[in-house]
Amino acid sequence: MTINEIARLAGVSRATVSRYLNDGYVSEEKRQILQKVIKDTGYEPSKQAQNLRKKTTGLIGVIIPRIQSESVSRMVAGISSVLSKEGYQLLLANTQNDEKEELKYLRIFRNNQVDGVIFIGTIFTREHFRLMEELEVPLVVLGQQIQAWPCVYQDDYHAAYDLTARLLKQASKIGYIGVTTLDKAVGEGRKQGFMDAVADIKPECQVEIRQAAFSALAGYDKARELLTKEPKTDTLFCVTDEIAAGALKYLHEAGYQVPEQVQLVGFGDTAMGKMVTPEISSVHFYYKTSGMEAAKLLLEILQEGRDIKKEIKMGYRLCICASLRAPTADNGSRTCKSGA
Amino acid sequence: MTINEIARLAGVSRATVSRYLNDGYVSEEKRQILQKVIKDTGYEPSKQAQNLRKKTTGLIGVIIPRIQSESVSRMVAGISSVLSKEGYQLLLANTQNDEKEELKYLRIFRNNQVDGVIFIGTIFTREHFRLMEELEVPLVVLGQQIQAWPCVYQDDYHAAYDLTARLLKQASKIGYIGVTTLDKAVGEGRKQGFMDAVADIKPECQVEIRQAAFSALAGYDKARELLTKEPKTDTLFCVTDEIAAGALKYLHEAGYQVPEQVQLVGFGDTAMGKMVTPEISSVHFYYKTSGMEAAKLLLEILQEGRDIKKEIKMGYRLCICASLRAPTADNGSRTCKSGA
DNA sequence: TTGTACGCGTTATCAA
DNA sequence: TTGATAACGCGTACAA
Repeated sequence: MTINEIARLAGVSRATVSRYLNDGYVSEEKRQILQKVIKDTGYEPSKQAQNLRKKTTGLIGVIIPRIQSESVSRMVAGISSVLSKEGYQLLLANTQNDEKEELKYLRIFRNNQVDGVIFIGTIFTREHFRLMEELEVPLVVLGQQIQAWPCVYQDDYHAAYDLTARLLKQASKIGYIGVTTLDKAVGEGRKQGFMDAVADIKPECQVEIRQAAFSALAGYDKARELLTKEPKTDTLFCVTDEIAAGALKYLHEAGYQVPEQVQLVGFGDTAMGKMVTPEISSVHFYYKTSGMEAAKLLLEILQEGRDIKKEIKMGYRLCICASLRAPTADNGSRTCKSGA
Repeated sequence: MTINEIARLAGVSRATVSRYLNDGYVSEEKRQILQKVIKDTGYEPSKQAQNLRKKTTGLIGVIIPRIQSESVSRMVAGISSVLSKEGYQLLLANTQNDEKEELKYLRIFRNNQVDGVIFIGTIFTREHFRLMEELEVPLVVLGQQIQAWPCVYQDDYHAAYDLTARLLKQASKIGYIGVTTLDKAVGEGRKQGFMDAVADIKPECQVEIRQAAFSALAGYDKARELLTKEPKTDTLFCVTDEIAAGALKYLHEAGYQVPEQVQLVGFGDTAMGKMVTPEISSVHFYYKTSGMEAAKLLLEILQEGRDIKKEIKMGYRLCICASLRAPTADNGSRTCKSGA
C-alpha cells in the first residue's frame, strides 16, 4: 500500500494525499474520502521514504556500557519516558564495557541513521572525542562531566565527600574498595571525594585501598583480602551497593558485627542494598531523573537547531541506615527509603 | 557527500561507484581511483536511501515490559550479543508493562521500519494477536509459550513443580505469594506447577495464597499480611527472588528463624537472592541464553525467508541454598552459585 | 484548493 | 566493463 494507490482509490492526486497526511490543507469533501480510504486500507506512510525525504529518522541512539546495571536501566527508563512522548524511539547500543564497541557505534551513528545520540560513557579517549566531534548529529553525555560537551551527571565527588565526612565521626581505620575499570565518575570522582574528606577532616585516619570489579562477588573477595590483611579495620567504604553487599556477606561469614565492629557504606541506593541486613547506608542518585534531563537537553538542542553547551549536575541524598554506627552525640541516624 | 559527488570526483558514473561498493564488479584501474576518493572524502552511503531501495533497515525491534528487571536485561544482553554480530541493531521499545504501549509499538513496527521483532510479552489479548498477524515482518515471542508462534520460553511449570516437590518434604502449611499482573508464565505457569505438585504429592498440605506486585516491597507487605493471618506457616513460596527477599526481610523483623521456623524459595537465581542471609533457594533460568536463542531463531526465519513455527523450551536448574530445611533423610542440600 | 513535476541517494536493469 | 535510466515512496515548490 503506497501513497499512489491511496491517491488512485480516492480519485485524487498523491500530492493531495500527502497534504492530507501533513499540513491538512485539503477540502472537506476530499478529506472525507481520504479518511475512509486510509482507514479501510490501513495505509501507513513508509518511514523509509519519509526518512530519505526529510533527512530525519525519529531515532535517538543510546550507547550504554551494560544493560544489566541497575543505574543504567534507571537512566534508560528516564530517557525512554521523555523521548517516546515526543515520538522518538531508542536505538539501543549495548557495548558491554568494550571500548571498541563504543567507537564502533559512534561510527555507525556518525552519518544519518539517528537524529541524536545520548552517550552513557565511562572513559573518554582521544578517539572518542575525535568521533564525537565528527558526529553530524547532536550528542549529550550522560553520567560523566565532560568539558565543552552538553552533559548530565551525578555529583560523585561531593556525594563521596559528604558520606565520608559522616563516616569519619566513627572511624579510625578505613578500608576503601574502588573499581578496576577506568570509569571516571565512579573511579575518580568518588575516590577523590573520599580522599579529600579524609585529608580535610581526619588526616590521621588510616586508609587501605583495594580495587574490585562491578559485582557483589568481587566485593566479597576484596573484603576478605582487605580484612585478612587489616583485621582491625572498623569501616568499609565501597563505591557501589553491589560491592558493599558482597563485602557485607563476607563480614557476616567472618563473624564481624555490623556496624558495631565494622560499619560500611555503598553507593546507588539500590534495592539490593536495602534487602540485606543491616540495610546498607548509601547515596541516592537521581538516575531516572538524570536520564530524563539528558533527553530533554537533547530535545532542546534538536529544536533550537544549535549546540547548547549546558552542563547539568544532579543532586544526591545521603541514605543513612543501620549499617553505620551512630555519631557520638550530635545528629542521630535517620532511616531512609529507596526511591526512583 | 553523496554517491553523485564521488562519481564526479572519480570521473566515473554513479553506477560504477555503486558497483564498487556492492558487487565489486569494477576494473582494477577504476577500483584504485574509487578507493582513494572514498577514503579521502570519508564518504559513507546513506542508510536512508539504502533502506528505501532495499526495503530493509538492519533494525530488529525488541519490545520489553520493563528494562529495570534483571531477567529482562539478561535476555536483552543475549539478544544483543547475537544480533550485533550479524550487523543488526536493536530498536528498543520499553512499554513499562502498559498494554497500550505494547500495541502501539506493534503498530509502529507493523509496516517496514524494522526487519523483525522480538516480543518479550506478558499477556496476549485478542488485539495483540491481531496486530501480530498483521505484522509484515517475522516475530519471535520470548518468555511465553504461544501456540502457533515461534517462541522461546522458560519451563515455568516444571520448575515450580520440582521446586515444590522439594519443599513438600518439609512443609505442612505453605504460604504462596504470586503476582497481581497477568503475566502468563509467571502468574499461571508457576502457580499451576505449584498447585499440581501439592495435589499430587501432599494434598493434605494447607495452602494460603496472596498476590503481590513485582517488587521486594510488595513481598514484604504480603509476607506480613500472610503471617499475621497464619502465624504457623512453615514455608513461603514466592514467585520471584525479589518478592522472596522482601518476605525474608519481614521474617527477620518479625523474629522468625529461617529456615528452621519458615523456609522460603524464590525464582530467577538473582544476585539479590544470593546476597541476603540465608541465601534464597531458587530456580536458575537461562535468561541470557534464551535471548540468544530467540535472536538465532529470528535470524533463521529471516534467512530462510519463511515462517518457522519452532518452539524452544529452555531448561532450568534448582538452586537449593540455606533458606530451605534439609529433607528428612535422603538427599542433602547442595550449595549453588549464581550464573548467567 | 488542486495537480504536475522534481528531487532525496541508492540500487537494478539494460543496452552499449 | 561501463553508463544512462528507471525505479523505491514520499514531500513540496510552483503553477493552475
